Amino acid sequence: MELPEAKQKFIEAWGKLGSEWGINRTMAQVHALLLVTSDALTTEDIMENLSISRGNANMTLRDLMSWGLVEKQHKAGERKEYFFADKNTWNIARQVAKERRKRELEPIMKILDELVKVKGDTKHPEYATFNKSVTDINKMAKNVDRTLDTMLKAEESWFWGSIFKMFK
Amino acid sequence: MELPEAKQKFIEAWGKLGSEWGINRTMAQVHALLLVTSDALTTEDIMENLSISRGNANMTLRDLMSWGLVEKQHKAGERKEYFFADKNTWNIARQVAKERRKRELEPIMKILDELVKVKGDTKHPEYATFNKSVTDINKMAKNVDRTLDTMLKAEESWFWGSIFKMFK
DNA sequence: TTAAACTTTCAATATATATTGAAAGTTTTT
DNA sequence: AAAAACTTTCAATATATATTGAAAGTTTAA
Repeated sequence: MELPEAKQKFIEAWGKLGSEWGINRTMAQVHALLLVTSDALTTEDIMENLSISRGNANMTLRDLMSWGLVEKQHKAGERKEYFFADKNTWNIARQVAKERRKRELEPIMKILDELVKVKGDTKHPEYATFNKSVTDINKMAKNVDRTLDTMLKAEESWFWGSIFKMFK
Repeated sequence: MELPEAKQKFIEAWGKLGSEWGINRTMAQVHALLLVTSDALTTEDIMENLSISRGNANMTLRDLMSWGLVEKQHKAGERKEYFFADKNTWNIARQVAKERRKRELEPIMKILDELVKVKGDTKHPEYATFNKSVTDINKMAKNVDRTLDTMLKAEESWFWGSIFKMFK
C-alpha cells in the first residue's frame, strides 16, 4: 500500500470510529488528516483534501480547537491561519477523556445524585428496584470519575504500567 | 421528587447519555425503563410507557437482546413475551465493553495493523508523521484491548480495587 | 382449519444532524 | 478610505438516522 492510500484509509477508519462514538464524522476526519500530516494546513488545504465546504471546515476546526485537539499556527509574514494537531496519542486520549468527562459524565452525575436522594418505601419493589439501579450506577459513575481523574494526572507509562500490574 | 417523576428523569438522562455515545436514544430509554422496573414488561407496556410504535419497540428490544442487556421471559399459561433487564451494573458495563470491543475496537485494530506495515522513507516527514501516529494509536488500542480483556474476566470489586491501588 | 393472539418486517415518512455557500464580518495592505 | 485577503455566520438544503404502522408472518387455541 502506498502512503496516499494509507492516509486515506486512516482518515476513513478514524471517521467511522468517531461516528460510532458520537463524534461528528467530518470532525474525526479533519483530526485524522492533521494527525498524518507533518505540516500545519490551511482551511483551504483541508477543504480540498476532504472535499468539504469552507463553512464546514471552519466550524469543524473551531470545534476541534474547543476540544483541545487542534491549534492555530501563524506563519511569519502570512495572513492565513494554519492548523495542526497534537500528535501525542496520550495527550489526545487525555484531552478527549477530560472533555467528555466535563460534557457528559458531570451532568449525568449531577442528575444521579438527585435521583439517589429520592425517598420511598423500601418494601415496595418498584421503589427498591429504582433505588438499587440508580445507586449502583451512581457508584460506578464515581469509580469511572476517579479513574479518569487519575488518568488526567498521570504519565502514560505509569498509567498503563499500573493497569498491567493488575494481571499479575 | 416522587417515584414516577424520578423514573422519567432517569429514562431521559440515560437516553441522552446513550445518544451522546452513539447509542440510539430509544434503545437507551427502553433499557432505562427496564432497569427501573421490577417486573418484566411486554412490548405493549413499553410502547405505552415511552409512547413509541410497535415496530420501534420490537426492533429496539431485539437490539437490546443482541447486546446481551435484555432477556425474554415467558410466563406460564401466557403467550405474550415479557422482557427484563439484568440489573447488575457491573454486568451491564462488561457487556457493553464486550460488544463495543467486538463491534468497533477489533475492526479498527485490524486496519491499524495493516497501516503500521506500510513502508516508506523514514527521512520523509510525511511518511514519518504518518507512521508515528499510526504506530502510537495502534499501541494505545492494544493497551485498551488488554485492559478490556482484564475487565471482562474480572470481578467488580477486584477490578476497582486494583484501579484504586493506583492512587497510592 | 380457521380464528385469534401475538410478533416481525419494511417501505414510507418523519426527525435529527450535518453541510453548503454566499453574504456579512474582520483585519491588513495599498 | 477603499480594496484585498482572509474568517465567520447561518438560513437553506441535503443527508443520515430513527420511527411509524399496516401488512405479512407465526404460533396457539377454539
